[in-house]
Amino acid sequence: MEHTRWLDDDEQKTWRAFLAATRLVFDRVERQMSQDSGIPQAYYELLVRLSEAPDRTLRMSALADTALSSRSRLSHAVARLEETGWVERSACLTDRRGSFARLTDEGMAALEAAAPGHVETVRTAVFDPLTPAQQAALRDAAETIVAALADGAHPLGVGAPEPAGADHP
Amino acid sequence: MEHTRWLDDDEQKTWRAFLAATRLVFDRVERQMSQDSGIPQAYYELLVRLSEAPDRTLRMSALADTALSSRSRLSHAVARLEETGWVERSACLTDRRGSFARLTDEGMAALEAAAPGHVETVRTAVFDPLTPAQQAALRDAAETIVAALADGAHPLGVGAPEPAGADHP
DNA sequence: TACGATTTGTTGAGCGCTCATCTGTTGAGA
DNA sequence: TCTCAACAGATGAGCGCTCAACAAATCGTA
Repeated sequence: MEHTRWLDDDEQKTWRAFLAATRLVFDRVERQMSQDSGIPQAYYELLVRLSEAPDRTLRMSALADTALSSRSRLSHAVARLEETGWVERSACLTDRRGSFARLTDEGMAALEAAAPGHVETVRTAVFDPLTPAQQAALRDAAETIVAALADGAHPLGVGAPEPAGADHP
Repeated sequence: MEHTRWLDDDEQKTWRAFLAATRLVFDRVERQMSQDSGIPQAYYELLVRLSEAPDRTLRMSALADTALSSRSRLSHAVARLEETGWVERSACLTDRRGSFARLTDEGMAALEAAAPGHVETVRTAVFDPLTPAQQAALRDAAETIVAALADGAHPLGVGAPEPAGADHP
């Protein structure tokens, strides 16, 4: 790295506003979730993804990918969710390394019970304050960032293997 | 709550894009920070706030407020930062409940060492992908959300005390 | 002055996440 | 076929955060 491309004043303010907004939103969502339904936000998202999958079942790796979760995180999370009876694991017959995660009826019920409060919180925290134009702009910016970062260039869970001797050729 | 104001399809996509973008950005920032400088992102922010304060010193409560941190979180964090020698605590003479946190020279040095890599990561993750117009729109949306949520209606750390018998009068 | 309420900050248990490491499986090339 | 890299997933230690509870000081009010 030659010299630092510091943030100018506008960029600084943008970054700090982004930091503050995300912290406020997620703190609030997290608090509401664990208070009202005992489901941490991160687990809720897993339940949602499973509920949308055919047969409410997904390979662990597929679930990790769609939820943008590291494999380790997912493994711990599903272990916990299995203890509570909301998710079941089963072996994959065609690939004996793999396993499936399936949302149980109890899990589906918990999800349905938690959904209204969660949606209401998200709505009051994010959508009620923003005009439709601001919502569209936020989505646009978010999707642009996702497109730039989600290309697998920096996979989750493990850093990209370093090409030997690639620096300072 | 009468009936749930579910998210429509556009809102759903906005929320999920927001979730994905923030997760990707913060995962990346967090990873870069702890790998390259050993400072977790949350602690880095505390160091920044202290570095900007007069005499690099702030009351704990003031630091908690500017960093949008709960008192408990801050207390744990400063205890940790004190162990590493980056922050010092001292008693407040005029209010013997309070205490000051001060960024030490070592802390300032660690901050300055970590800053370039952090800024570069933020820039590549957020600013490089976005056009100036998108950056402005993101800032606008974020500031609107902050204005709506930061009014202290839901203080951090402890839920607002419930007005007795206020529901279903 | 006296006393309850509020504010400030700390502490410990519990939990989720990361990182490093491990086992077992699959698949591509010699 | 044999080998070895890549893949799928699990596991345990370490750490930061939340929550609840606590101690101490200050404020407000009678």
